[in-house]
Amino acid sequence: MTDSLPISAQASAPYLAGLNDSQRDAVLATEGPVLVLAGAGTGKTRVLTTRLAHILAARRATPGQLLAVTFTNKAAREMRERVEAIIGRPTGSWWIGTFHALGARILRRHAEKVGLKSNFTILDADDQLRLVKQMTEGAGVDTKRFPDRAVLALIQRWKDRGLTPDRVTAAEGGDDRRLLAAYTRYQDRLRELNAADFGDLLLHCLTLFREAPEVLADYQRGFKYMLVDEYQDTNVAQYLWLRALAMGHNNLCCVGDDDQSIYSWRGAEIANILRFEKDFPGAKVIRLEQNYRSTGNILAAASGLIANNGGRLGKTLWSAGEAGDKVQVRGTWDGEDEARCVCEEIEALQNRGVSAGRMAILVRAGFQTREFEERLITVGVPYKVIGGLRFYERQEIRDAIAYLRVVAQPDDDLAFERIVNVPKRGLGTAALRTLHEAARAGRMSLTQAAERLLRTDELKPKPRGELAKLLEDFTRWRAMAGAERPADLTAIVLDESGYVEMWKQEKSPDAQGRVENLRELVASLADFDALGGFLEHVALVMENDDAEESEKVSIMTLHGAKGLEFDVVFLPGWEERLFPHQRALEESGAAGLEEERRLAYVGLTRARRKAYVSFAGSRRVYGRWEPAVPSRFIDELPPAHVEVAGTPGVYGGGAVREIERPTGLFSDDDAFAPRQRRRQRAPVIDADSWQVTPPPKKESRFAAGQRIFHQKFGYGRILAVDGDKLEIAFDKAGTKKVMESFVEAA
DNA sequence: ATGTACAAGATTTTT
DNA sequence: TCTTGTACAT
Repeated sequence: MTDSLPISAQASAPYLAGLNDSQRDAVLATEGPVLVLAGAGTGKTRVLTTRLAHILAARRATPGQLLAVTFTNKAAREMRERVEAIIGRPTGSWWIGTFHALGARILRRHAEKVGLKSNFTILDADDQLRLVKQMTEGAGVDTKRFPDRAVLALIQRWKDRGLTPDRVTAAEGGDDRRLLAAYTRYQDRLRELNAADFGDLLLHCLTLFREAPEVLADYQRGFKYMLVDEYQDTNVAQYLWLRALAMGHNNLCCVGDDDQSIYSWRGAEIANILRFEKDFPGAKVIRLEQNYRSTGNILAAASGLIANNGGRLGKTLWSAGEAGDKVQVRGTWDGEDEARCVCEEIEALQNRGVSAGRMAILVRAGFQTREFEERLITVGVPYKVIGGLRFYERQEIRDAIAYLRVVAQPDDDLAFERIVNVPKRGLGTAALRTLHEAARAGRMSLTQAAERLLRTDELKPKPRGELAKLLEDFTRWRAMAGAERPADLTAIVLDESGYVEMWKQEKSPDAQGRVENLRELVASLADFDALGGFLEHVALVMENDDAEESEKVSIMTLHGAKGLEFDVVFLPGWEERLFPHQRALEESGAAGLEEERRLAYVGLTRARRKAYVSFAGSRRVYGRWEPAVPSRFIDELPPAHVEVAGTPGVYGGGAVREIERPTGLFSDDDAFAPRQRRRQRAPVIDADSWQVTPPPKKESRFAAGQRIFHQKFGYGRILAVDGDKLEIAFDKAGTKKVMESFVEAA
């Protein structure tokens, strides 16, 4: 196979089998810029991986000449695996990865050109916030009007737009001198700490490309082909980064769907995809419009909804499959009632053989998961919340990592500060202040300042002794770092520092879990030979440990659901103010509404066979009962593809738009709470096409009176046993009915 | 240095 | 409602 291989011969390659014409075009259009406008469920990722494999199989480029960019590590991993499967050999260290991971890689090679050392630390969100706090204090920022979080958000926004402090214009918010000063100081401080935040991984690259043209030219020559997934989610910095790199060979292939751009709030620029053809003259635009995922009614409902948005590139999705069931819309009394309805439907589907792993509940905001969790626990349906606190974001894990960071880099002040008094060593605010003052006066790190302070009597005897001991510990651990493997070293550090002991002594219900998490951390370190490599992994790769059993109902936010698909999708909470979210409307007006609508579109198009939309008549918002109004998005669903659940007549047999909005008050019980009739409605499902897995029956291993422990509710005593359901009086959470599988003996 | 009491604020989130 | 943070007392 050579470059001169005729297209027809290439097209007969086995990995192209099963692609439709436009997919094949997208794979084979190998020279010049390509934009693949791919709708939901059209197999865009498949196209991208096949294209990557094709370029390699046809020997148009060697592995090192390819750059494939994704947004998440998960996507990168999947792409890597699929390409390996196609070409039948491992990809090794090819350049397949996230923007940030690839940016970090380039930056490490040339760190000194932007004022960093190549072993710079990558900060997490918590470190960033603490740093901003220090900066705003000095700069005299009005913290009432601009809380630290807001300042950090602003700094991140500047970074997302590729703006270093000297490039922030008045129009970008740089007219506030104090905020700009805070940003400048923040960046200076990062350099002092030899640290970079996530934004810097790209921002410093841009500076590097600008100030060292020879470096840029090198990479431009190197990357013969570049591929980008989810292009609609790129921010300005990422766009500039890509454009700079692609300038050499001009073989940039971007895949994206303007209708699925849902990240503008974190800097994504939908304009990037809209003006691709202007940016890359002569670009070939290929549309993928055949949807392979959803049944006809779901696709039509989603398409009808998104048609309400202006400024689209416009695609007409179609499906060759069956029409399937209509999208079900249901009004419920309140949030609890809604959760009950959804869970009943889940149970009904399970009884018809739909396994839990094929169903998902997609919510607008994180707090909505609670009601569903509680209900699912009560009825005993296994579930998993995806995207809550990730493993490496948990407090105990971050503390442990802070210890490791100080071992690896004595001058990592942020990490040192985090653990200096954890567990409590009597080194509180006063001692820390003294340390800070000494560090500032001597222009040195906290560790260095601490060493110097120990030789004076500025600290009282007790804190002085503790500090001396801590420093000795670190010196000893550092000496071990060469000989011990990272996993063993970590176990030693966690033990000798008293950190594990601290959690063992703690009485709260989750303390036990935290100790286990620490153990898990040590286990996960087994794969690493060097501490530095692990710390980079933690900062950048943060794998979501969702490898656990898949036979669970997934609960996640709509944002978290992008790129996934399920047979059955529940979309609760379609109410004005919640969805579209009031904040989105207040902050971004019409544009915000359109993004919310895209979010609704993403939600609906996750469903292969069944989609259930629901809303509640009233909902508790921060403890207050607030009347809720059905979302305007419900009105926008085309009636022909929607089926209204509940009492016929109330909704006029499917005319959802007859619901008056906004009303505000719901005096008529019946209108929103078809409670009594709910059970009579059997879901209409083509049973043949579902895999049948009969629900297992269980016998209880518990007896009344027994003490137990529950992951979520803590300790309690069993009052009654009913099959596999237990009634338990919890010490803290009150009396609840839970499934025994969630409970262990205390 | 640590504990208590009360006010304020409470999306979406990857890296 | 519930969590988090800050002011003040111990």
